[in-house]
Amino acid sequence: MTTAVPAPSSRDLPHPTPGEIRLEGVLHALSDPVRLRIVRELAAEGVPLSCSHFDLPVSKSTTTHHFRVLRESGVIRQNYEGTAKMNGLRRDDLDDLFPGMLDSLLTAATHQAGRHSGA
Amino acid sequence: MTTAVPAPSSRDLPHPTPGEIRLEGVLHALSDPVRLRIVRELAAEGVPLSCSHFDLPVSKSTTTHHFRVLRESGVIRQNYEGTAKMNGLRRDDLDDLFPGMLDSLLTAATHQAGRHSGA
DNA sequence: GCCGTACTACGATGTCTATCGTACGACTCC
DNA sequence: GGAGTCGTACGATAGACATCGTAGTACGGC
Repeated sequence: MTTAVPAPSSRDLPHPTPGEIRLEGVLHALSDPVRLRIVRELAAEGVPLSCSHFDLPVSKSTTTHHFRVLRESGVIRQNYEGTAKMNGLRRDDLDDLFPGMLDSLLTAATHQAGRHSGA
Repeated sequence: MTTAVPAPSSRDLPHPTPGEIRLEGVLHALSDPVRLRIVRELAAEGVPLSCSHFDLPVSKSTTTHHFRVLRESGVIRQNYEGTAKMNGLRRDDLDDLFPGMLDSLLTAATHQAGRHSGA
């Protein structure tokens, strides 16, 4: 009756349901360069990545903070896997809520990155 | 007796060039509910609107602030026309910089508004 | 059991920002 | 010119946020 859930790890993290995801929150989450970079990398890899995979120009505490903002805004899904915390883009949820938006944003980010580095 | 020609008012406003528009700035500008609402209304009307056209739940000073944020981030273009200050979406610039993004965002906003009011 | 790794929680801090009210400048109309 | 309308500038304020360091917790390997 109750949970036959294969809980590989007892630590659970709160995520917003699709209905709770707010566009403003998503945009705010993505308006920070560090977080935008995380999302771009996540999208580029296509698979969940551990926090430590990223080489960010901020401290560990700040990294935790940014990942939390992304999770609480509904952009990423986090779950523990041993000592590592895996981060995956909530692509399906976002695509369902805001069709095409994520791709447009990622394209825009890539486009802008090209403008600035490629000259 | 006013000049038939659109006399260029002496008051000029600084706008970022397309090259200066940053995606993060645009997203940040759009992450505020009041500003998102302004942009949606602007997009819906399709033509420049005066500041006073909007009935926003904030004071006049705050309204000015929000319009300035939108202008400085490159989302809207402002120019005086007599005592009125007209605000127009920089659709062409944004579409050129970030193809499809603005429409995706507007669609997303509409979609979300539907979710919340319609249910 | 112990230690190292991965990440978090907490507290502090400086900056940014959304908000307001009031005083002022620009323009139009009479 | 005077009055009214539209919007700005300035100063103040409270809350949010990005950042850090340190101490602590959970897990895996030895």
